[in-house]
Amino acid sequence: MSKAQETIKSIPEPTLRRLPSYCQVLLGLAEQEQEYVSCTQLGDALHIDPTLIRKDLALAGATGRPKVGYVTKELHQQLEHFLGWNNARDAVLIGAGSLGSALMGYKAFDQYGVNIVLAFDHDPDKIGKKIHGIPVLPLTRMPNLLERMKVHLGILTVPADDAQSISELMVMNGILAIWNFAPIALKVPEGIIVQNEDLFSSLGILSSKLAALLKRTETDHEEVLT
Amino acid sequence: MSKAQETIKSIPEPTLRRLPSYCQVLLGLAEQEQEYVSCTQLGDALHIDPTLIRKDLALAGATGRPKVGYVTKELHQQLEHFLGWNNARDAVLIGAGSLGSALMGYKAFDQYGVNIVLAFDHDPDKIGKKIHGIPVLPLTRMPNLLERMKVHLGILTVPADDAQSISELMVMNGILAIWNFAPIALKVPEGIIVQNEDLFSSLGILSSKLAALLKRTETDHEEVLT
DNA sequence: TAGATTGTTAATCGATTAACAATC
DNA sequence: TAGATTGTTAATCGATTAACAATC
Repeated sequence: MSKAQETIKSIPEPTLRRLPSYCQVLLGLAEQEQEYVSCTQLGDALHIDPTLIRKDLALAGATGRPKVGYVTKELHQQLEHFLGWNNARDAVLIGAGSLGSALMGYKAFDQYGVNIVLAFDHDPDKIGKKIHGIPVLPLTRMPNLLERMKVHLGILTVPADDAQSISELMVMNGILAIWNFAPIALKVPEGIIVQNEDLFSSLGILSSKLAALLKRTETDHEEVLT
Repeated sequence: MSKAQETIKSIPEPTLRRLPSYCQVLLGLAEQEQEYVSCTQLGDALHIDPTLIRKDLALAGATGRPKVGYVTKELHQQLEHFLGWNNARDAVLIGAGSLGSALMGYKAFDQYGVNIVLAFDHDPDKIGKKIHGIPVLPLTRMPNLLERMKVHLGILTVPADDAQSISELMVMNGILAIWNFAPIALKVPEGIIVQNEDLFSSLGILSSKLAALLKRTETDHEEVLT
């Protein structure tokens, strides 16, 4: 193992997941020209324990001053830099269906460090057209283009059945990180990063909480009746 | 506090988050007419520790037989029932932009216990039209309709700036659970369920992992040179 | 100075993993 | 029977929260 690999501190995933929301709030405060910000203030805005925020910020390498707090603009820039969002990374999107198109239309994306340069699909109706300004090309042209463009980030928005085989194609052509919107667990070679964005996992929480809530109110009504 | 409230076991969120993926795999296996399934098999498919799956299933009330495993179909139905996905719940969607439209087009949705019956927007170009078969109405008609239709689940896909005020409108009209796609922390009255679906939080993990990976390879190259 | 806030160490909490008996 | 698998209890691990000294 190289020295570099040894020394990389692995930041906990929950922390990485929270950093973007700090960025968001900080940007707003910076625009309002608020010079300093405290963890208490961030915590109020996001409903997160201030101590936790302080730890997160420390992990991202930011430092503040006792009593004063953090310099808003500076902190925002530090976090952006830490996430690598200061200069957007090129990405390709595979699967220009409704979800894929929606993502291509997300204008704020480049603000979050992602710049979708190309889309691929095998639907002849879509190939050759542009969606939200992004050209849609046939999957067959992927090998040639990815190599030439040195793109390492791929957004996968194809149906579940196609996801595995297409992910293999992506990896073969130099993609190192896959943002996977298909609701299946991809099998990828070691070292390849997969981030699953499974909408339905959220629905698991939401449905069962709502069911419990409704059941509770029902039972309460029954009790009133007896 | 009512007896019902006391006795409700609170299932850990990570478990609730995993149940949908079990459902998905089980449905596939059931279609392949596989009669029995073991936690080992589920774990292989999803890259999850079998013991953890066994615990999750137990929490959802499912039981299996030693050496044999679980009855595939039965287990699938139990989980579906536990999540309340056996008969789809009516929902409304607010914000028929690109993301909202994409969600309306998701055909598999009713399979996950959600049935979008109406959409609201204030864009005159969209009002009165149907998107993927779902009528889009003006926001002003929300109060009247929600009450009459007894809908308790709302999907919020409006821009961040509108999200707070619209969520208040939703709550005022009987919405009990909000699936929030706007990247802000909503302030809601106690008892209202909010499930945030913040795409950018995933990007936090992905970006920093990819950045670390690329940095590592760079450094390795440098070392080769020295 | 007094008080708010950072930075850090210790305590708690909860989820995952390991161990193992029960069982088909 | 032997071996695989469930069900459950104990051990581990890691994240969050609490406590508190340092500091502007």
